[in-house]
Amino acid sequence: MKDSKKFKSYHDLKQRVLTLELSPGSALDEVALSAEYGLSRTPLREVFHRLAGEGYLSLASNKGASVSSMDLATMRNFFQSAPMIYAAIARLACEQASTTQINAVKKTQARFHKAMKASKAQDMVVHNHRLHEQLGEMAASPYLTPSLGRLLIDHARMSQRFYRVREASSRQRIAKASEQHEAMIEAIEQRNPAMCVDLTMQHWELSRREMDKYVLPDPLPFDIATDLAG
Amino acid sequence: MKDSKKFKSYHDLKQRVLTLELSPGSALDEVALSAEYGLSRTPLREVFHRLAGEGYLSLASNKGASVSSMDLATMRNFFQSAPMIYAAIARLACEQASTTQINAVKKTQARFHKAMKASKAQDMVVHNHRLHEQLGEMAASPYLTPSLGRLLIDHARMSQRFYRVREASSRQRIAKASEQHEAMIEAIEQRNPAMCVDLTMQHWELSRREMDKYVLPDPLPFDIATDLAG
DNA sequence: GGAAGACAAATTGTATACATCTTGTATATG
DNA sequence: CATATACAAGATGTATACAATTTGTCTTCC
Repeated sequence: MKDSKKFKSYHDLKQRVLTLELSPGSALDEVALSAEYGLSRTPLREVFHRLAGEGYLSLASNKGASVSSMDLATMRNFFQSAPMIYAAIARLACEQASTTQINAVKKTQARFHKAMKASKAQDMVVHNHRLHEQLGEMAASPYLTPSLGRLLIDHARMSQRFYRVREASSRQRIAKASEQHEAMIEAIEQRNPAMCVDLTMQHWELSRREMDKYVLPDPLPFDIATDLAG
Repeated sequence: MKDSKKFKSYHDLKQRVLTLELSPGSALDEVALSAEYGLSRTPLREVFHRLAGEGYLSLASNKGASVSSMDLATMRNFFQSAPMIYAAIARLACEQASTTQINAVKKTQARFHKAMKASKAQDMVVHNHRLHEQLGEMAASPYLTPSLGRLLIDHARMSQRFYRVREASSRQRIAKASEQHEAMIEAIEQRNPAMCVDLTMQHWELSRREMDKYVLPDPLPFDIATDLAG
């Protein structure tokens, strides 16, 4: 498509949020970013509004855009809501997935596996996120995908807070997750909703066990921290 | 707030979509609407993007904004997803509602009741929608409210397709719904999640029984209909 | 008569200039 | 010295002009 610039900025901002390159709560500079992407503020602001609608950014009147924050209150809701939505999506995906979609998700899983082998943390995050987004697309439910989207954003961001390439336990857990992805895809191909939901819950548990040990609110802004120290 | 114009256009467009004044699938005219609301295309387009993010509108590249459509495929998903989300929201609302929020929802229920007594169909739609939105706010889950929002949009639009002021059965059903609202609010005040979920499911069933008889895809555009007739 | 192509009108997308609002800082004042 | 106020710098919001794309219509040619 000819939107390349607008479209590119949209995707790039998404990735920056997911990979924590833009940290939760931080403000976005319209002028700087529009210069960086080579377009004017007008279309960039439209991208901001779109990303805000999808939960990546927050907009405040006369204060511009900032990256959606992750505080303790929302984390609680995350652990309450995620299993329900993930399970529902898994069931629907099983019932409705087309062969085209199944092939697409296989490609993403291959990319994820490759990133894992290469220990490329950022690529792993992006491809894992995309894979689960694709499962959402299979479910084809305009009523559930918005919530899934919100969950996946924070899931991606949280998972990076404790992943360490050097630790064997982290690497082992990712390898297990990759196997689960493949089993889930197979369950979808076989149209076995019960199995797909079961695998999804196992996948969730694997992730949850690590996360709930580490959940922390956003760190204090740097200037406050130095004030306290000084 | 000083945003009156932008804010007003945002809310007015929402209402027009919910009340079917803007029919599903129809295109929105940027210049006409910006003239009507007394602002330029730039901020109006930002409103479009925001409303698209919340599911009221759809945006297509180089084709502008149109009202979100309601086709048969999405209707199926609606009936699959609604009970799960509504129940989850009810439970969370019960656990987390503040007294301020409870008072606010009581006011909305009073307005709904008044609209019912006056047989003002449009006001009923708007206040019923707002009431359920407020239950969503009580649940305070950024992960579930986006899906709830989608469901409420189509629920509001569908409910108007078969409501008839003159029919006693319709009036009776609404009266019952109003009683259920009050019972739900009481259950929330008493912090009784089990009862609140139960009432919510009854409320859903009351609505569903009528809806699934009537569900139809969007009617053909008028010009096609006349072409066929001529 | 019908299909293909070219042109014109209308609509959408983008850039720039201007207006408004926020915020930090400096100065005055108690 | 602390607080309040005024002003200036920076950032956000809006309007308008212009560019690009789509769409409808008219002509031309088979």
